[in-house]
Amino acid sequence: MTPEQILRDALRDAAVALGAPADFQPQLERPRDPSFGDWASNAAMLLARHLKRKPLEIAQDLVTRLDVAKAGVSEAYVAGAGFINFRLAAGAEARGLVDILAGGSTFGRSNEGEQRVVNVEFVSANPTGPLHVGHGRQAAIGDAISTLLEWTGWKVTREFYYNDAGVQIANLARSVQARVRELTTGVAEIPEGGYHGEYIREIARDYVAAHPGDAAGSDLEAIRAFAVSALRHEQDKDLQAFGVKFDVYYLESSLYTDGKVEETVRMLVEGGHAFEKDGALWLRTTDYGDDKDRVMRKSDGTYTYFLPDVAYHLVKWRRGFTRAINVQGADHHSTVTRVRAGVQALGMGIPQGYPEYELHQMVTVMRAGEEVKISKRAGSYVTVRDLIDEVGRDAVRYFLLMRKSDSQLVFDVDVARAQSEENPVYYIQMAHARVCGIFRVGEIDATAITGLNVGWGALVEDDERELVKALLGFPALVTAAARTLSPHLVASYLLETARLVHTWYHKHHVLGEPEPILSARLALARAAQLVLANGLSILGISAPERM
RNA sequence: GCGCCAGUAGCUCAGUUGGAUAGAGCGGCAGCCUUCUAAGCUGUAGGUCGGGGGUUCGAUUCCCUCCUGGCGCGCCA
Repeated sequence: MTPEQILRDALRDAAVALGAPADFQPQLERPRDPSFGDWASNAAMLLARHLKRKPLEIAQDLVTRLDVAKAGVSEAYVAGAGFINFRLAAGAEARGLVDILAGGSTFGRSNEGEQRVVNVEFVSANPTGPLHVGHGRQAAIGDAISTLLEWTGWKVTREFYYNDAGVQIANLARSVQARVRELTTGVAEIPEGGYHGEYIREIARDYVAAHPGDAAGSDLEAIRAFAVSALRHEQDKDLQAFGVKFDVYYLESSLYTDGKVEETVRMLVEGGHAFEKDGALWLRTTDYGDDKDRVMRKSDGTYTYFLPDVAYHLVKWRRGFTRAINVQGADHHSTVTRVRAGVQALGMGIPQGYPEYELHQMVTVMRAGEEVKISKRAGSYVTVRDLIDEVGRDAVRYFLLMRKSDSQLVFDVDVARAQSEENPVYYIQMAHARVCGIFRVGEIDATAITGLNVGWGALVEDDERELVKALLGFPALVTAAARTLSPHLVASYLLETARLVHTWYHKHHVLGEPEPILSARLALARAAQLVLANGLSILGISAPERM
């Protein structure tokens, strides 16, 4: 048992003896300020109301009844409004480092998901242009969430949904067609709602080169297929440069060719949730909390985007994904209610919160002190590729992950580039590299360190005890981040842990120290190396051994 | 007008079921390299946690209200 578990049990027993409910669960936390001890509990405050006594008195009674010698407690005392603080003897917690050393690259993993399956859909950009920085945020978040779920025992399928059907694709095809004709006529008539980017011109040139018989651009279907293929290829290259891999690419068009859309309509109509009005077919989404009903088949016979979305999630469910997470931009938040409504209306007993949505706020790109307007149609935006080329994959990943999804993100390209030597990701990587340097210079095989014969009591410095606590907290951090789908917690944790590593490294030497300090510090260095590398890998960031 | 998200140091942002003296990076100031990487460390300055109410032993955290910003409110996606 860890000291934490022993303390919790002892607190519960003492509290029950004082009259607390038998199911009382005392909470232990790491005090922000190390001067408040290694562990602290607010149990007395929580019991104050139930016992109708002052927190301070209860705390005092609890302390006198506690049997915590087993946990290595050197001191237990009451402080503040009724906190009980525990200070542990040197080495009492450091003993736990053997778990890190034994766990190695798997330390921090758990099996909370019990190998259940989950589908994580992200990026899902229309193949109408290169991936911009907003897609980059989705890629970074989606990939990190997927990894977090894998670390906590879920079987994850990373999925990319291609909206390769519908109005936007038609606009794309006609835009390319216009550029093809421009090559011979010199006049470009970009259609209403069309795309103006320079890449459209390039696709047009490539199309003509590949289809010399259609210099007039009369075969719109061929142009469409060519353009979609070209852009998918470009997006694949962007994702490859970013280091993101998908297990499944699902094509919206297949929902039509496989009859899934028709089947979905049939199910909704038969379920009695659809009605005709103004020549269109509507779904009564107000039955499921929407503020107005939604059209699913327009009066011209085509479908609105949301019907294939419902069909898609029907397919996801049937594929066995009892859990599905969609990572999308906040500009899609109106779809949440209606897609869920559609899924509910299918009457298949799919849970109400299906699918889950992880919406992230918008990314603003600053360049030269001015906001870069992101507009694919106007052809002005910053692509994922641009950012990777300018500041590197690791820095882009970290910057896009360091903020919680709910925060708007300002990505200042100039700052990211100019400060690339002093930004957080390098700080974290440097901490890892410095620790690696110890083993390299000392010519020590770090992988052979087990900690089994280490005298942990040698780790007496405050700096190393703080580091030990942080490292041991990694598994709980991973679990919390996975539960709340919050990769930014990992980013914050790594920054704080790197700070502790740098401080410790700077103040206390390892090589050349006498035993038992040498062995204990080598074990601590190895543990730090493993935790930093594991945390970085969750975010998809490399952990270089030297910089 | 309605809905969702946010407002914390000069800037960009963390803050884990409500906890003790609210933190980090960058920027500012003052220091530290014959010792495992100075891409580092130490110290210091900088805050009415948007304003105002409420809930309680205790509120940056929960509730109400107002202000400001972003996003959405389509037979677009």
